[in-house]
Amino acid sequence: MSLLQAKIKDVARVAGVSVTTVSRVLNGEKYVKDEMRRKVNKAIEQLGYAPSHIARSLVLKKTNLIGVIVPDLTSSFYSTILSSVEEAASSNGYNLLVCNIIEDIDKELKYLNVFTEMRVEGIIIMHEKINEDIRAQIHKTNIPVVFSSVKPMDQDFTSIIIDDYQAAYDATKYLIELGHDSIGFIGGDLRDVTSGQNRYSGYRNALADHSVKIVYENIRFGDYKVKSGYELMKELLNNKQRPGAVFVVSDDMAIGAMNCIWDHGLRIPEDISVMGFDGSQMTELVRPRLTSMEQPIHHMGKITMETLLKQISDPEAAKGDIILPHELVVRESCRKVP
Amino acid sequence: MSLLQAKIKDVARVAGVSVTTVSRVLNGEKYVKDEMRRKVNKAIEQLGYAPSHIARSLVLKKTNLIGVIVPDLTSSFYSTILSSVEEAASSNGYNLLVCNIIEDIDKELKYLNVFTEMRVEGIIIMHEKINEDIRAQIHKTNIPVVFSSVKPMDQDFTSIIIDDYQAAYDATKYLIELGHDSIGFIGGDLRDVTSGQNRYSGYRNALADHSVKIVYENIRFGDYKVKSGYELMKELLNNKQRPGAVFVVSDDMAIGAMNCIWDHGLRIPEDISVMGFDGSQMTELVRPRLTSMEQPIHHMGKITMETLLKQISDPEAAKGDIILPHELVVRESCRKVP
DNA sequence: CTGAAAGCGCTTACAG
DNA sequence: CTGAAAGCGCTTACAG
Repeated sequence: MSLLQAKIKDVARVAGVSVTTVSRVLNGEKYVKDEMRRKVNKAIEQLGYAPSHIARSLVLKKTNLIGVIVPDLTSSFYSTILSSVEEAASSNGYNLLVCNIIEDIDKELKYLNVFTEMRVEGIIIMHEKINEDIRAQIHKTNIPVVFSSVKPMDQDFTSIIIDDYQAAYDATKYLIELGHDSIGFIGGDLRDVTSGQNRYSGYRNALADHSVKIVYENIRFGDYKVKSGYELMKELLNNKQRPGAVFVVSDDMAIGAMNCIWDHGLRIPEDISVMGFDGSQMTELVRPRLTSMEQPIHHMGKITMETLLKQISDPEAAKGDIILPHELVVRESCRKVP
Repeated sequence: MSLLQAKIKDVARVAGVSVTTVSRVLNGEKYVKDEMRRKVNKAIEQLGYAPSHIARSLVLKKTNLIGVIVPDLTSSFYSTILSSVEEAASSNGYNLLVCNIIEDIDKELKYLNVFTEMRVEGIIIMHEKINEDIRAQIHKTNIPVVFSSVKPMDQDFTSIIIDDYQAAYDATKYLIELGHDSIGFIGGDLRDVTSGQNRYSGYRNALADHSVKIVYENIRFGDYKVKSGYELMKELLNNKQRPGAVFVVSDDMAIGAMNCIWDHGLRIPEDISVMGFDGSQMTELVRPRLTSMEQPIHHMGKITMETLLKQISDPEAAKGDIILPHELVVRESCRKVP
């Protein structure tokens, strides 16, 4: 309970041994006489000594730190992945330094720099809007980086993702099989490869392969958030020929769309079917429950962490992407056309 | 782009100056000749040098690290506070070490220990289920601790909270003024002082002060999560005399309750009015929108961080709690009784 | 304005 | 089995 933290030297003095010996019992080495060990442990207890991770990191050149860059902590999608990352980190003896960047490139650059100064052993990034500065910064530091749930346009980075093209294709196909012939689309940012381009291609090709006419008037692109889903759905509702179903590329946007439909006095799925994407916890909380093409988000963080740890321990490890399975979870928001 | 990180010595060698000088330009000291400064900066650039925060921490005895213990990262309530904490930390040059403890005392104890080994300068905790071990551990380390949104039963800790008693009182009073005379209650854990006991007392006293009969049959206690709100609401619906309104002590539980009501074919607010608590983003996402007694959660993290920083810079700083204002936000889930 | 040297709190060959 | 000493990568009096 002293104001000054005890240090290893103090423990050595109190125990009447050398600091080398204290260090040995701290690190659980075998060749220490039981009596010494006892004396040391007593001194540790007595002084309330906790070894300095800082000093240890310096000599061991090992920080046990992982830097995580999250686009938006308040989003249930990212926080679910983060939670899974944290669990895997913790059980592997790693600690998380987390940074929340609300589309603030400068902050991201700053943090990437902090991460390298802190000598984090690895970095996890959860967004794909990587510009040249960021890319250069990442390549400059030699720290392993793994992207979770996204894939930026650069062959060098490894990503943990699903097959977004196929997932979008399957989701659209499901709506077609339900009998829908007018399927709107609320997509992501077309500058995003995975969540923007790939999902859009999947949607279009599914329509084409099943000879369903593509109506560009019923296609919009948003920013994955609730509000944009709401606004874009409003535009679709104002169209002359309103779609009978809409495939929305994130659950958050889908919920925005559902609310917009509700606020217009229409019913889901009777008037319009809504298909989401992601598998966020929100799918079960809204009414009707949201049918969604799900990513394994509870699993993704763990895989991400494990992949990163593999690269940390073996820099030569294969750097290919890991493609996780997607799954259509049918709930209540899509109806079969009679 | 070398595999080995450059160190200050390398920079000194390349620049042809002493490490002292390099250190000086790194720290922006004035008394360095411009030419030296230029040479040093050039060497830094050339080597891609990033100073080691580890080594620096060791000599400066300053880590710029804050440890944060979150009960559940996937909860929008906590992640909103965390997001606000992160912003305040970042803008003050601090970094966050975050730990997610899903009611796992051992993990919390472990992390508290990691935090002290890491020499974090302060700790933020967002739950009030502090047992003796945790309490002892906190008191043992001499690190400033601030509780956010909760107050454990211990005078020594400082908390950033609202007046939970008054907030619950006001919420209940609002329902009474709307004309309700049968108001159910879904509370928190009575072992929790703030969110359990205080809110319950506020509810009861508001009823008593306005001569509304308290019906124990319509009172339940849950764990703040969606599911428990759902299950407890189901019990209330099965009662002989169903309440006309229900005050639910967290928005998550309130949403569970709303879903239960919906699933039973009843309407909100026509059949039952629902009042939430917290001000989570969910309030705006459900239909009807949830009227809620709100905590300033977007602000709370910032205040928490600032209070903590104050205690870090001045250990003698006053340690009293900070009581933030609560606010009733009327939306659509409570109706006026005709 | 500049640099040699000591020290931050640990670990680890090396010698005994 | 144990300890003295060097070293991890920095900063900072101190001397010049």
